[in-house]
This record gives sequence, C-alpha cells and structure tokens, in this order.
Amino acid sequence: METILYDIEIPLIFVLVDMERKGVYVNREKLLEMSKELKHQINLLEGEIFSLAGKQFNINSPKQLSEILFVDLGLPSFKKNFSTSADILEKLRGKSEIIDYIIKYREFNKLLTTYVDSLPNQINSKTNRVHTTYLQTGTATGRLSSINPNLQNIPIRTEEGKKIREGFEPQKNYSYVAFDYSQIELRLLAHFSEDENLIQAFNSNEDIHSYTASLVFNVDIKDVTADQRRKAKAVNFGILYGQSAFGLSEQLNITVKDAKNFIETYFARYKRIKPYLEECIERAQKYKVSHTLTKRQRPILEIDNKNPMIRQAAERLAINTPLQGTAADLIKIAMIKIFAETKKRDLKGFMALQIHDELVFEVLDSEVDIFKKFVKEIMENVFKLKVPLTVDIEVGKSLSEC
DNA sequence: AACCTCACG
DNA sequence: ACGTACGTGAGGTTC
Repeated sequence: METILYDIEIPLIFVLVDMERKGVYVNREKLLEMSKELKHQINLLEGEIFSLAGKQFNINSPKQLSEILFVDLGLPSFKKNFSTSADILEKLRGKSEIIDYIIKYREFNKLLTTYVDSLPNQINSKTNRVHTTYLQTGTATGRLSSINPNLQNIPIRTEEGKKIREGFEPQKNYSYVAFDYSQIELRLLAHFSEDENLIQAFNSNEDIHSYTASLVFNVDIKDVTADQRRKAKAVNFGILYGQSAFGLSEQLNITVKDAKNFIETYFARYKRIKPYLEECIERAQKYKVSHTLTKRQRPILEIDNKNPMIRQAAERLAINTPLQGTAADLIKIAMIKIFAETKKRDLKGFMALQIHDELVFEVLDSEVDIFKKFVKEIMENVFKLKVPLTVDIEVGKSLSEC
C-alpha cells in the first residue's frame, strides 16, 4: 500500500547512518551528580507520601496507589476506572497534600529512571558517545522514530528536566546549533485549506496563538490576555488532531458549551478550515487512504466503520495525517539537501539529532555562521507554500541552551 | 506480554 | 449511554 518515494527515502538513509555513527556526547559526571540529587529528593517525597498514607506501599504501582487515594483517603474518582494519571491527579490537587507529593515524585522518578540513570549505560565505550538508531519506516505518518535510546524525547518542559539537557555537550571548539520549524503543521493547514485569515496570520508574522485569540475573542491583538492566548493555543492544536468540544472542555477545564462555542467561533473566523477538514474526510472515504504533499499514503481502512467511535478515530487520522506527514516529508527533503551541502562545502560540522520539526547540528565554532545561513536557507525554501516557512535558530554549549 | 504512565514533537 | 486529540519509545508493575 505504502508509496515509497525512492528519490527521497534512499538518500536519507545515508544521512541517518551518518548521524547514528557520529552520535552525541553525554557527560557522565554531570548525570551522576544529578542522580544523587534526584534520589535524595525522591527519598524525601517518599517519606511524606508514606506519612500521609499512613503506611508504606509501592508508589510506582498504579494499583496500590489508587487503593491509597480512592479507598483509604476517600478521594473522588472521576472515571469508573481508578486511573492515577497526571490529568486525574491535577484535578485532585488541593484535595489532599499527598497529591502534590505524588506529582513531584512521579516527575523526579521518571527523569531518574528513563534518562539520568539510563543514558550513562548507553555510552559506547569505543566512541565515548551515545548512538541512537533512527527508524525510517517505523511510523504511520512518515515521521522518523528513535530507539536505544530514544533521543527524540529528551526532557525540556520542567525545570528539573531541562537540567538533563546540560549533560549533552558538543566536543571541544564545537557548538550545538538548533534549527526548528515554527508552527509547521499550522502553516501546512493554512496552505492546504487556503484559508485567507490563517494565511494572513502567518504573512503578518504575528504570534499565531495571539492572532487566533484576537479573532475568536474579538479583541485587538495587543489586548489579548495570557489566558485568552492559552485557550486559543489549545484550539489551534486541537484542530490539527480533530479534537471534539468535549476534549477541549476537559483540557481547558471549561464547560462543553463554552468549548463548543470556541470551536464554532474559530470556524466562523477561519472560514475555509471546516470545509477543508471535511474534504480530508471525504477523500479518505473515497480512496481509503490519506496522503501527504509527496503522495506518501496511509491506509485509512475504518473510515466507513459502523461503530461511530472507530469511524471518528479514522476521521481524525484523515485530518492529521496530511499535516503531520507533510511536515515529515519536508524536513526529510531538507535533511538530504543539507547533508549534500555540508559535503560539498567540506565542513566539519554534522547533523546530531532530528526531533520531528527540529534539526540539531554539532558545529565547529568557526563554521557556526556558515551553518546558520545555509541550513536556514535550505529549510525555509524546501518547498514553496502559500505561507512562508520560518526557522528559529539557537546556539549553545549544551542542549539546554538550545 | 499487556497495561499504565509519561517523556517528546 | 458511550467515548471523546495525532504521532512515537521506555520504564515499571502485573499476570
């Protein structure tokens, strides 16, 4: 079923093999230091949790934890199952002190086990670096994935998580230079839908979430509040995934009625979006596949399923696949061009990581300016869309500075 | 091996 | 009444 584009797929293999061969340096000592500190914090949190629970138990066991929370402590459970996932715990915040400790415990324990204590074990003794493996044909949409270890999910969202990035360092006299596509999937939505307002939003170079907020809440863009922007951001992303009013209401902690209102206003302001999303679904109904800009195809076999739940899930794939998949196509083409250009110019710098919409290079300091120029140029002009593609650049002496 | 949870885009 | 946002990989628990 899958259409393989040989002129794209085969050259990418060389880029990937080169990245895997070169690897990234991880500072063992820094992570060891972090490990000690995290273990200390985790111990303190464990003490607080056991004290509030009135007994010792395995906090890592959702089964035992739910017993403590929903039976022993009598906290309200919102779903039939006794889920203890982060979004449920978030709703229980304030109901018991134990919740805050559990949330922190979970965060620290995740960072410790998945990264801080794990990465040093993956350092290759010959190269003294960590070498991931990229899978080129492992995903449904055309994205890459990364295994053993996964270097596409290095923490960044929390303060403690960011510290882990300090452990990733370029070699002496080199810097990391990171290039990331700004809002590529929303830009592709603008391109495919040809919605005038969304195209205008990107042409005006305004912050897209503030721009959406100004349209949806009918205020001047400079008067958009942080909360309005947050809500607009949720709607923008929700659209890419085919989120329902219920889903949005859950995420924003607002009523379903308000969420429905938001989405309707969104479609009223960006008039071409809803018809475009419907076209995506109709195409999938007709051809039983979704496709990307380069005609990469994904079978959407359940699009006519009689079970509404299964059918709606298929409809969401029909909406999301062209966006996520096209973004993957574009960055792959850019990677091939950049690799060729690096060889042609005989540069020492090299691609170190690909994180879906971002490329990180390890670059000789004297080459940084050259790289900044030609990589940005290639990425932004990889394909002529109805909106500009823009790339943001960060330079640093560790991954935490990118 | 299945399930839960959570790290990232 | 039901379930409800796409794409991944990894670590821990449970069976």
